[in-house]
Amino acid sequence: MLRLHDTATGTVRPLELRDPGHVSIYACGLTVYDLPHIGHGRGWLVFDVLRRYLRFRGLEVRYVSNVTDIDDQIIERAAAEGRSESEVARQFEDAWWEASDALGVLRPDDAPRATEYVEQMVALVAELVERGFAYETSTGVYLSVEKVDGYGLLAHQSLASLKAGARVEIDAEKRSPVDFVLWKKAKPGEPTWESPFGPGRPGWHTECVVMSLDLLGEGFDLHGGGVDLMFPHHENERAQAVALGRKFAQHWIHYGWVMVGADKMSKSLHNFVTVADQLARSDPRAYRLLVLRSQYRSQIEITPETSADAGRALERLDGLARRFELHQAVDLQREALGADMAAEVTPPELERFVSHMDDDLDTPGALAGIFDALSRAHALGDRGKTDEARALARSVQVLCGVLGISLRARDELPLDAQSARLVAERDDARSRHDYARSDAIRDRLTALGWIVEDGPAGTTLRR
RNA sequence: GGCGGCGUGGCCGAGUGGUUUAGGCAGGGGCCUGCAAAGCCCCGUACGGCGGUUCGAUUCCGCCCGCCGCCUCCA
Repeated sequence: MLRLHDTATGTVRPLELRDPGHVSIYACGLTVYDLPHIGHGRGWLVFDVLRRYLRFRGLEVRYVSNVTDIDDQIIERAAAEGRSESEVARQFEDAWWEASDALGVLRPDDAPRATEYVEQMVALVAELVERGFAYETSTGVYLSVEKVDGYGLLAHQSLASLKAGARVEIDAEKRSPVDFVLWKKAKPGEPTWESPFGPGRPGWHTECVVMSLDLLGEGFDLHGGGVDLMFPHHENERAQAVALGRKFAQHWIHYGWVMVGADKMSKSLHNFVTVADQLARSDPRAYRLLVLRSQYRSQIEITPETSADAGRALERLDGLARRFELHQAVDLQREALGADMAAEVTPPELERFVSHMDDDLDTPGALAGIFDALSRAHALGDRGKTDEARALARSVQVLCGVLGISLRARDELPLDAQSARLVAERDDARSRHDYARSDAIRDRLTALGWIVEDGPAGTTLRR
């Protein structure tokens, strides 16, 4: 059984399922007002691997991730660029999907947009007011946090210390500085929806409660996002559910930041690298490998150097696929690997992989096992134990597939006429033991950007 | 001020009270190869500092130093 760190308890504990065999997951998505960066990418990869692994373990997964398509940042950008909010949101939502697809991330089963749920959000806010948990001011409707049992569960702080530390601007109308907005009353020029509290728009924290409960139902299994969402976003989502008397997420997962030097990557520091930038300089699989080489909760740094490092490690994985001609690709496109694939993994390697993954998604440990198997496959191959070697190599391929990395047995690059001719000439020279000529041709091929290797079948080229 | 995390060999990054090593990348030696490349084998004897607990601590406790995050929109 998968054991995961749970932010609510601060411990690693089994992920208990509401319905045996079925896992329901909600991950907070993005506010679509700018290009996604590699910090967002890390988050997608973490959840992607979680989903793939659960599938591999024979569970049915329902994964929901929302699109926040109305919020302050979108309004600001639209105003600055003289466009409509929906235009801005649509542009960056498209960019989000493009980046996520490029990373090989499976699309969510549902990706609800906030604007499609406003009616339900209004109803939820009205219910909170009716139940006495929310109150209206001249600027909006607020949740009275002091009335909520256990507020501060995820922040791991008492209400008193949260109040003491509150740095929010003083709003005399709010009953407590910690109270948060559920409904923002309309300001001139902003998009608005009708509500019993007047025209306005929903607060950020309300959409995720409404959408997660609507799509996954009460008491769904797992809710997560980046560490920053722990507080206040997730705390506030939970507060609303508690106030409504509804069972909310049973387990909370939060992943660590991507750092740039000593600082976290963020929009305000202007130090972010977009997913597109990253993919321009490294294989998406190398980026994935780099992310998975660290535990999901730790902070990581992604630099050109560490990307190149991961690229070389990836090259070794592909090298295994080349040697053992692992052409039977694993389909990572739309389908995660199912449990049936476990049968293709040799038992010791499967056991080692599972024990690491079950231990709070210890992908570094899982990868250590994979690379260990890789070395042994080569060693067995060197000793002529072809069948055993192939079985191990296939195990490596399948387990990489579970992590969303597909190995390449050969480069897709077609040989141009000139290179093909040089290969033929070189093989001819070598067969005649004309090594001066064969080396000269190798130099020419190298100059053309090829990596030249001699194998049983003669000269082979790759990039 | 409150809460939390981290400091491991050249770099990245796991882990553990002592007996066998995480793993990757880079580096050195060897094997293989016409020479290479790829691959295999071997190697560095690492755990921020000071105390304490212990027969024994990198691994537990305390203190100190350094770094980071959250407490505000943020993945």
